[in-house]
Amino acid sequence: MELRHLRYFATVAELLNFTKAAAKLRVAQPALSRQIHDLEDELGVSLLERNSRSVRLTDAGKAFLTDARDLLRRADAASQTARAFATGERGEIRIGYAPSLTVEILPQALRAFEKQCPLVRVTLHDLSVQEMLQGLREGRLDAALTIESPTKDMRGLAFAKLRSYPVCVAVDGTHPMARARRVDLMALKKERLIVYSRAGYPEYHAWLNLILNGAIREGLLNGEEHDNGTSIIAAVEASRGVAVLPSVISSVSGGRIVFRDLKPQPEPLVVGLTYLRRNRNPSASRFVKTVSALANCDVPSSKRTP
Amino acid sequence: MELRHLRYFATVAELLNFTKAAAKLRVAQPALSRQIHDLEDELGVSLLERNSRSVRLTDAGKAFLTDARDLLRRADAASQTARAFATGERGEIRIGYAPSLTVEILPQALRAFEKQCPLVRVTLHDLSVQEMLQGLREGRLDAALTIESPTKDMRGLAFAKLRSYPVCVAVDGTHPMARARRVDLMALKKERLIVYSRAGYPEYHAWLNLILNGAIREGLLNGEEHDNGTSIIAAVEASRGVAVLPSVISSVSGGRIVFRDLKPQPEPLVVGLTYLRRNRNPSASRFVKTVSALANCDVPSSKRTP
DNA sequence: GCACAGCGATGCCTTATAGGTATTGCCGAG
DNA sequence: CTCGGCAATACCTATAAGGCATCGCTGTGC
Repeated sequence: MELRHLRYFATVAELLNFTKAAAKLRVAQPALSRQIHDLEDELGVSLLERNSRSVRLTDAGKAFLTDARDLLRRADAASQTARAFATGERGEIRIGYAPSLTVEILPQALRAFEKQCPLVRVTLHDLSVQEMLQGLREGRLDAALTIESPTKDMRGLAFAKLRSYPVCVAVDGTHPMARARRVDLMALKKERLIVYSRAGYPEYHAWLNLILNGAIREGLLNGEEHDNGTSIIAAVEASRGVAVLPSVISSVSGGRIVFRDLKPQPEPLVVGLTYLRRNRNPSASRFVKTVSALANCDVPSSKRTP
Repeated sequence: MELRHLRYFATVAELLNFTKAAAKLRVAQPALSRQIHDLEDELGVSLLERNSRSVRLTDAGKAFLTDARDLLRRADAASQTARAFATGERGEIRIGYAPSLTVEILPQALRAFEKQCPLVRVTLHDLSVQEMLQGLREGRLDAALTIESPTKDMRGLAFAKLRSYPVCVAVDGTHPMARARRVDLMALKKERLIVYSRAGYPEYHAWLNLILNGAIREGLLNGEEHDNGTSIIAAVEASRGVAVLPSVISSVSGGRIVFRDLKPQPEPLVVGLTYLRRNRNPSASRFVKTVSALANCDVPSSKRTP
């Protein structure tokens, strides 16, 4: 039994006339007669009662017609579904992200993509920069929302800039620096610094080092290491020291600590989308396209404390 | 797209090896390769990723595999269902029956058939003998549970005897006849007779006439006509007269009236199954076969009042 | 590093079968 | 009783499924 048999049978059953059904199916009437006959033969069941004047469905034919129509509908749906996967309209993507740095862009990205491709399942993975690049290369990730890291090897990968945030110093409200509008960069060298742990965030240290002219590597700074943003904020709030952070972090600190611009201002920190240049997951391509488009629509970036 | 493509694809997807799948499908490997390629071509979708070392499903392939398996299962089920209709295992039958006369045999017949063919839908039609014969001939009925009527034209029809009931006189408990064990047939001619209406039950009148030697036609009997058994029983109970009825009616009179044998005993009344000799409804043939088998298993026929 | 083994793809031919043409045969309506 | 409409039959053609031989790629093992 082939779908052709079902298509032919359904048409004959609908029109109850072989000649007209043959015309509709664009085949000759004898060809149609034979296919129907073959079908009945294979099933061992008479589906149509025909005397040269009229064609009628048998009880078995009525039951089979229902099933045949259902099958044809489902076959059609199946190929539609397959096509949807090929176009990326349906599918699954795995996105890596850096939690604190993407508080602003991640929800926007997800909302925009959900609107564009509601049938694509998205799974999020909270990873380090290193893990994301590796995950992309090894096919475990389709894209990653993270900072731009010019030091890393980006062969085969592309980066689309989405947001850039000025680098600030975060202090608790009672700290002397909270009174100034801008804080001298070099003044930081005298402060106790709260930093991300060297083991988990090597690129943070490299970046901080760059800003402070090698102050950390030279061991001029003492301070404490934390392995996540929340705990750094808590430490600053507890006046255990000051932290050098991009302004976007103020979104998650909820006003409990104060962000002040630095002078001279270091290069701003860039957050964007990293992805494989040639990715064969069509849903991923749609994600990249949709999210890249968010670079322009710059919503009011962050409620930096005044 | 044909079911063949789905069968081939499902097999390759299962074994993830064209050569082995081809062997399982009893075709040559190149033939299989080409069919899969044709399928992908028609869908415009790559379903399998193959490099001469391994075969893997794409996301579209995974989705399509689910659908394909479902379709194949359903196609199989559809042909099974069609076959079930052809064998009569599934189907629909329309059964005519005479209400009072079949109180005993109808439930038995339905129970036995339900056990045999639980998937066949049975519709019951309360009809007169005349309507049943006509219904059978015109294809509106598949079988009828009714009395044997040798006077009727039975060409093309068959009758299977199931039960026979002695003819009795029904009287209320206070009637003089209730005291005798047996009642003289000719004594009835002096009684007021409660009978079925001549219009609705012509064969009852013919039969009664036969038993009483033309007494009714000769106008020797006065009485009243009713158009259903329940109302005859009520009339007898109210001492409006006596009725000549088969003993099976005592099952529905619930002991409120008394049944007495007649002497000499008339021919018993035969209840059975009438059906078309050549009926193309397989479920009907099963019904006839199952119900005919009930002729032997003679359960205690009726609780005639002692 | 090279030969080998395993496997899918390709090219070409064969065969099966779907499809087409001409015609017959059946049946109901006029 | 003929005619018209329709499905079935017979026979041929064309298409496509299937088979065979072979190629080419790739990971493995010496």
